[in-house]
Amino acid sequence: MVTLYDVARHAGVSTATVSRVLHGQGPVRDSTRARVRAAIEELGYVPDGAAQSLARNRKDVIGLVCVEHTGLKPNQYDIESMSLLFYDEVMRGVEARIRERSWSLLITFVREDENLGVPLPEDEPVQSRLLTLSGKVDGLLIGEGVVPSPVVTELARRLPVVVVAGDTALRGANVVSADNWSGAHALVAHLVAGHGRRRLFHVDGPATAPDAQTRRLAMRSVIGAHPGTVLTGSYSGRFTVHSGEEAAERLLAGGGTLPDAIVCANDQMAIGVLRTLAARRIRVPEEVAVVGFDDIFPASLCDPPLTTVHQPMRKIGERACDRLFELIAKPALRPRVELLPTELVIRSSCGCPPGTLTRLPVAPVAAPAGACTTRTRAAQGPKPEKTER
Amino acid sequence: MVTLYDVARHAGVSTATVSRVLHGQGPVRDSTRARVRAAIEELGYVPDGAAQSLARNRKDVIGLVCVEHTGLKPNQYDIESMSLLFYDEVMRGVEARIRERSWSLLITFVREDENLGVPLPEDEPVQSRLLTLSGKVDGLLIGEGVVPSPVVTELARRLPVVVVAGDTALRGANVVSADNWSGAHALVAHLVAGHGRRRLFHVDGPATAPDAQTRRLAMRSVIGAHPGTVLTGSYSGRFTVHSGEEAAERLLAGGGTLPDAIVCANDQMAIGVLRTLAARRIRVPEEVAVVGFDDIFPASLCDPPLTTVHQPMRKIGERACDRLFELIAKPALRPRVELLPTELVIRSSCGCPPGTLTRLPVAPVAAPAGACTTRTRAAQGPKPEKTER
DNA sequence: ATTACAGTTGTAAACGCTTACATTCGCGGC
DNA sequence: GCCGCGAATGTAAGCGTTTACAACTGTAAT
Repeated sequence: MVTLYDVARHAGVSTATVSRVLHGQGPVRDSTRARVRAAIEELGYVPDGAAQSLARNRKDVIGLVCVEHTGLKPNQYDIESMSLLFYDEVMRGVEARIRERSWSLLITFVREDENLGVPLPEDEPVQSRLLTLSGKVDGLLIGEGVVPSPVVTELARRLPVVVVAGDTALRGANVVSADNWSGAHALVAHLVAGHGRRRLFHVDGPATAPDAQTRRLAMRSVIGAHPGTVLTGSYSGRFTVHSGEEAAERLLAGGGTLPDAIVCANDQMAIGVLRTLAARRIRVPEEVAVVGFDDIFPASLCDPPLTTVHQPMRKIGERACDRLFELIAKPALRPRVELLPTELVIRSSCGCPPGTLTRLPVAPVAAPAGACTTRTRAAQGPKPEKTER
Repeated sequence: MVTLYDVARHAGVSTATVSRVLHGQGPVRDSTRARVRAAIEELGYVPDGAAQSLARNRKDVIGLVCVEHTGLKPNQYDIESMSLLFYDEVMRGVEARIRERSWSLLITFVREDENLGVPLPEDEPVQSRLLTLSGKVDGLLIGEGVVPSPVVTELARRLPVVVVAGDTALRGANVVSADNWSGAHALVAHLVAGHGRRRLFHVDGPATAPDAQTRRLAMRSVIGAHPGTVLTGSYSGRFTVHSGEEAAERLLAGGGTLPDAIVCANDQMAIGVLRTLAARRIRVPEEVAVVGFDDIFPASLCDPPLTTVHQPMRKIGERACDRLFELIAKPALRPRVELLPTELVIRSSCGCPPGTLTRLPVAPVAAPAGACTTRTRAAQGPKPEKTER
């Protein structure tokens, strides 16, 4: 291994000078610089990252903790695994920012139980893995819901941490996420005000999932604001296609008239609903509209193409990274929650004519006082409410 | 920051003892161990990664260099971006292995020109970025085609390097890839021997893309082995959906009878072909069969579902990582090319009945003497051949 | 010649950890 | 009580950088 000393000896200068040439700082005579450059070139010297980190007390590395979904069939893509794209997009946003600074990105996946939102009972190893990780980085980006919040809090005491994507109720944490509230609000308003759909059925996520909760509350807010609009029922699913199918089956089994629209907490479940409806020859959107959330890739491919809400994942990654850099520079900064605007993606499952594709930026909607936005929830931390049936 | 010294002082022992407790090595009296553990706990000590790396002369980090496709519309998934999933799957395979050892994964993306296979004219920054990276890791995994081969060679002189996925002609490099030859062979044999398709049209990739080349040669080999089978023509595309559409338009514009089958060098182009054919009301597979390669997610969704060849990306990641660990342990190991078996995924675009879904492991097929497999190409390095029109 | 000073370069002390080696401890056998 | 010995612990020298500070150089003003 070629070290700084080798270069210094070879160029007939001191290590300090070599270091100065290497970083272009401090005054160095041109002739010396040239000599050092030549020596570096000749010996093929590359500085050792570990030694640099130690000496500078700064690693120029940030860590990203992602979810890894379990229970996916290996070697086989399906709609569920498509949701992984979210994290991959976030990762690309983060990486872009990091590259601009010539830092590096350390990635770790944490497995999540199929029962979305519930981490496996292996907190201990997760915690120790993340602690080890924290010794190798200057700051940490943590995907939503991957890590139990006490662990996040613990980590945040130790080094700058930003929680990425999804919606979170972590007290005093730095969070960058999509504006779920406004997105869901715009989506349901489009159904209600735009298409006159009055009788809504809700395919909800798990009661404990914070983003499902936000979306649910936004839907209720729209319903409340439009007299004559009612929630005919709801089903609490697990964010999977299968859950969506089951939800639709339950709904149909109940008999009675169909609702005007089925609002799903994510696209996977909306796709499940569409499948069941198609199997029963129920026409969408003529007999009932269906909408999702997230704008995963298959949403554009299903029949009819799904109206949904797009989350700016890449941008979330970028902003989270920016925020993390801020925190690394000034660790004393007060925690902040940052919500990025979503896009309403109108296709035709909502009742718009076939072929429609409109992408509407969603302006932030202030949650009415008392409503539970991310921000206020983070501050007040109320219990998740019981899902009605 | 809490250091080892702080812990030692707090526990009333030497740093050596703390280190021993930390790593469970060397004899330590139980009472001492307990005292040290308590001190660690109390102070919330986490070892500094940089210092450890420096002292151990080993970083426990490996680097992964991926392609980043450019020119994709931000905030919007499309079929092209789906191909990204390949790298993401590779990454997960790698990460799984790394985690087993409690190492870490450092990720870097390198942009690739839209003109697939041709890196942007920014070799210099790429090279310097990778050199810097090489100072931070113990070994490097490099995605195929991302990095100009001289740079790979240079890096490999410096530290263990494994080239991942795709097909490569790098001299003396360690490579882990899919067995493109056997996969393409099985696919075309299925068309020819299984369905009696005789007149084939080829939608090829760029002449310079090594995996396209391998697949092309495998196809020719099947044609050669089946008298009466002919290549009616070919088109050299750029691996994009658009290329596929164009290929089909050219084919149709030529007039004359349709071929029996259109063999595409990847799924994206096959999807493009399907679209154009659908627009012209040409029925697949009744009038012409269409097959792809890669088994990207949308392949299962298109109409008719695409018969194609699946590459074991996750496994490739795992094996590449294993190989890298071997090399790190024994840097003198001779370079080796390892080809992983593919799967023939039979759906219905080849002529099999609607609803078919058969996944057939492809046994390695020895390339006939003189044929250009990865291995021999790597050794002989012939020029890419001219694409016929 | 002397001095002052800016421009260069060298010296050596960190940085936080590991580990070879030296030292001490405790204990059984003499 | 002393010796010997293995077990437990301590000492201190690295690991490859950075960087504060000291030391030197050469130039121009005195």
